[in-house]
Amino acid sequence: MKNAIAQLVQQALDALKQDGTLDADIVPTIKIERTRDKQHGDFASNVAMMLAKKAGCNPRELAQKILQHLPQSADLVKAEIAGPGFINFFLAADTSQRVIEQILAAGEAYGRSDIGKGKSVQVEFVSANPTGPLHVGHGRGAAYGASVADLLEAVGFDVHREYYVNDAGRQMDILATSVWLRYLELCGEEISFPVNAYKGDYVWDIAATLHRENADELRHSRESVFFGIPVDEPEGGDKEIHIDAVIDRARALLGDKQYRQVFELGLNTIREDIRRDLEEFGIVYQDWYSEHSLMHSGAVDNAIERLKMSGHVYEENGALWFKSTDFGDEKDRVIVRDNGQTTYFASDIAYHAEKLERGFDRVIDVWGADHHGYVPRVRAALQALGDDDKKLDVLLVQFAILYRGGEKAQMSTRSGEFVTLRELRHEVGNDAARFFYVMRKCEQHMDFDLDLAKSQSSDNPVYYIQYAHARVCSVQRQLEEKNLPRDIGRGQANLSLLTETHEQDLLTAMTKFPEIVEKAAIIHEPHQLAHYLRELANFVHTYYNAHTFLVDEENLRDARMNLIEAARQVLANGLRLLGVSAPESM
RNA sequence: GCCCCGGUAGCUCAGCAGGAUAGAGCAAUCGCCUCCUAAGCGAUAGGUCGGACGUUCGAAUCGUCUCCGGGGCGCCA
Repeated sequence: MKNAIAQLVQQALDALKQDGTLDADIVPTIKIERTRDKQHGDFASNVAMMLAKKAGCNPRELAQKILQHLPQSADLVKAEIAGPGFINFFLAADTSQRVIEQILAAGEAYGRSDIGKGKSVQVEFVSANPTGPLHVGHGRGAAYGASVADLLEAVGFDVHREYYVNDAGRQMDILATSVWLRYLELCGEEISFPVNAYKGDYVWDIAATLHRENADELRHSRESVFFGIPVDEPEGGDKEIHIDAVIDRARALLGDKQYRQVFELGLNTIREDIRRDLEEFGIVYQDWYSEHSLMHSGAVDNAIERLKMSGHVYEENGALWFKSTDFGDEKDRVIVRDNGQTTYFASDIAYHAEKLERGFDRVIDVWGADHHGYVPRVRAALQALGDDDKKLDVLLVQFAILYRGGEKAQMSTRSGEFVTLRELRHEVGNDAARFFYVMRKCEQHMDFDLDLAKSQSSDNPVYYIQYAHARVCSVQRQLEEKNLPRDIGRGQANLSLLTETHEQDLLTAMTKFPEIVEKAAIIHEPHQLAHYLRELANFVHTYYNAHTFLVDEENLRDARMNLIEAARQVLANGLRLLGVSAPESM
């Protein structure tokens, strides 16, 4: 409808160019907007104010001339000048009533569009280290990334969801070592567990599996493990040096094969656990991309070689540095350490270069806001490699800070004191969790009040929206129970009976849905959809309270049934995009 | 010190690709179930949009400065 009105305005402007009121070389961008206030009609344009200066007359005069040249249209009942020079457009009642037909015909497809048609986009999100179960902080990136991906798909993009598995770094060695030490304890060894090792219960579980499958085969005495190892923090040592030494010892005692066995048991167990967790949360990935596979395939070395060729690499203090300051980064970054190991950053350069090589038109990374300093160096690397870093969007999600009983709750994977995403899902339900996470724009710090989220109170708007959906379903059940006939065609033929203010409000709200989906997708803001659904649900509840749907008059009843069925469909489609279910009864 | 995010009603937040009188939920007060689920609806009350300057016909929205709060600045990942 926006486009249709814009075309009418365009024709009027062309006419004004013909008669010399406007210079022929003016190419205005015609903006048609939804009005905020019903008194201002349905749509408004500010072209007259934008062009008044160039036309050499005041905005209202120009608006008047535009109106004189505006072609007739069956969609519009009137167009008028208002305020400082706005042109307000009033839709004919049957124009908005027609949306019911569109919705009933399109069903689940209503709201979808093809503005992204033929374009592929990769969305990488969560990508938490597989060193433990996902916690509540990861949940926000998960819900947000999933909704962004689903929205993009809804507007026609070919979407590829990907999880980058950091299965190659030091943290994974710490995990493997933690598992092994717990295993030794299960074998009966008395171990002083390192401060820096992973302490969660899940480590015990993995160790138990290891012990079940291998009995004491991987056992070494406490003395042989800790002999000559620098002391840990509680004894006045350095916890980092201590854990690194224990890792080296584990490797030496177990040998490559056995160490790898422990390592992979830990990795696979946790990665599968995360995969299941997210799947239960309604999130399915097309690919779980392994960092280790990047290194194994030579992609990392290859990327480093290409960087060298580009001339933006130098050696210093035995390490290899990427001169990212050439591209605006605040300092240069190490890509190969003095011990010969490549850094995480080196892997990430290779990974991002590889993403672009795969041919995606757009690449989206959803990261925690604590990684924001990381963005310039990744862009720098892509530029150095001659790749187009403009294809990359990095969306930073601020932390969700947990509150319990009014107090900040601490989270740390290593200390094992955290609330897992799974716990949260089980306590508040997947629907509430998904909705709650995307209710606020991602740059907003989020206070996640666990008590509030756990209490299934009406404070949580997800119930409000779901209830609107369930209410419509309930009316439909009532219709059947009362053996009232339902004739969709008769309803369609009598839409003109829907003249109540509440009905018009609901119709207008439903026509906005495709615009909301499009906007939310393009600017990556699912919260806009969340707010819209709340508003739509409000119109449904208000209408429900103000009017009876199951009236005796058949024509009106069928028209109203069609209207609320359309509203139900829009609610369901919107909730689906946010990963929230649309229950038929509550 | 540098960088990112936030500062809008008592509380939690929308609005910010400039537009008309700044909106919602919660909390408060008052109403509405012999009637399709009251997990609902209606009404009242509540604001110098942190502050200053600038750009503009027009600024909560854009720019600069400043104050306050949160976070980030590793040869960790």
